[in-house]
Amino acid sequence: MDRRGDIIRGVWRTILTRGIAGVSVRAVAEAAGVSVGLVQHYHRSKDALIRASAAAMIEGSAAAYRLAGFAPSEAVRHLVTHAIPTSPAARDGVVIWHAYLAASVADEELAALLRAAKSGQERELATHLAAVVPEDEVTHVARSLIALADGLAARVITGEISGADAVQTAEAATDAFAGIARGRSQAP
Amino acid sequence: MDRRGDIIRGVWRTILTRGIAGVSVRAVAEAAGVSVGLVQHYHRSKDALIRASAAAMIEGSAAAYRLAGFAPSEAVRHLVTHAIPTSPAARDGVVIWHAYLAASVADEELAALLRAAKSGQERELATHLAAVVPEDEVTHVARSLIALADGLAARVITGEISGADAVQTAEAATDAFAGIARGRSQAP
DNA sequence: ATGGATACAATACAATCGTATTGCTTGCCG
DNA sequence: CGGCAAGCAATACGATTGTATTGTATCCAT
Repeated sequence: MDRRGDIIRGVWRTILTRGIAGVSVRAVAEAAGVSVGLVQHYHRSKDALIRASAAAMIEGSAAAYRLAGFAPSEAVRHLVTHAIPTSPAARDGVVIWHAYLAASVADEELAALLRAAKSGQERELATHLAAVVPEDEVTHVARSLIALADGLAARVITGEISGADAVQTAEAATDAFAGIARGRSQAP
Repeated sequence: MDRRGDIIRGVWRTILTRGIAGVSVRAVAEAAGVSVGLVQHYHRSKDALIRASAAAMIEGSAAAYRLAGFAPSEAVRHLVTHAIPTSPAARDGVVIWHAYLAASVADEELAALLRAAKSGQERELATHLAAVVPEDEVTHVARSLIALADGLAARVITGEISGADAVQTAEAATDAFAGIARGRSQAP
């Protein structure tokens, strides 16, 4: 009986069905199958509840990444394409992330959480990129690739392009940047 | 006395100060300096109000772009970097855009609006890119550049990186893609 | 066993929500 | 001049909101 987790998952489900504006303590309680009182027991306010759910999501995907134990080359690929949803289930994560982003304009504490998560992701990518890109370009390339993936992900969730298309674009870009870095040695 | 416009701007101001979840008919009316009744007079429901404000924003930036009348080379630069806020005022536009994106999960009609706007932007960039990129890569490069800019913009609004840094990254990427397309003729 | 913490539910409350209704003013068309 | 449409404000409605309060179980340490 992981009520704490149920509540967090309730927040996510509510975001997905009613949008961030539709998240209320009652809606979350119902989605989680618990009472309003219990939600309050674990989270002192609605804002705190949302922040906790964001923190849980960030921690969850960091843990999944560590668990996977990627080889260096796979790590780069994973870090770039991971943000892009190729299945309905993965789509959810991106939708939820954008909900937090929108909510962060009215919650500086939440904004700080998201900031830290993204720059952590960028640093992680940069360390793996160091093997294949000159040192003075690493930060720059890492930032570009993460941004590209995020931008593509945003268009996938609106249904504008497919996840597969987005991944293909992202992988081509990854090769392109790596190619440039290796002195354009990959011309056909 | 442009009350219609006042109301739309009221929506935007409310999004910026209270987030998309804080947008209520009353809050918008107050921000616009009009009565609740007048907001209802022009917009049959809150959802319709939000959609109208999104449509106004999309139309507004399209009109501004047409008015500017860029030369082809400037157009590419503008279309890529425009989404990236370099001033507090420009930041607002990106924040508002993300608010709409978050709201679109619970409003399919709004989602369609955003979809159409983004793919229009991509098509416009593609036509200007045709002069400098091989035909079979145009769509792909346009998509990558727009996605890159959007991803960078998202990180600017969280305060993680500066607008200037983001623009620099975006311009470097633009050159890189153009460079690749020209057969890597730009090596140092 | 007993006492205090923790887990959980129920309910009460004022505030705010979206929307419907009504009415007053203004301007234009006949 | 009269009438009708549009612009605009006020208010009333029940529903929903966030949160405080209060209660009862359940537990583990003393």
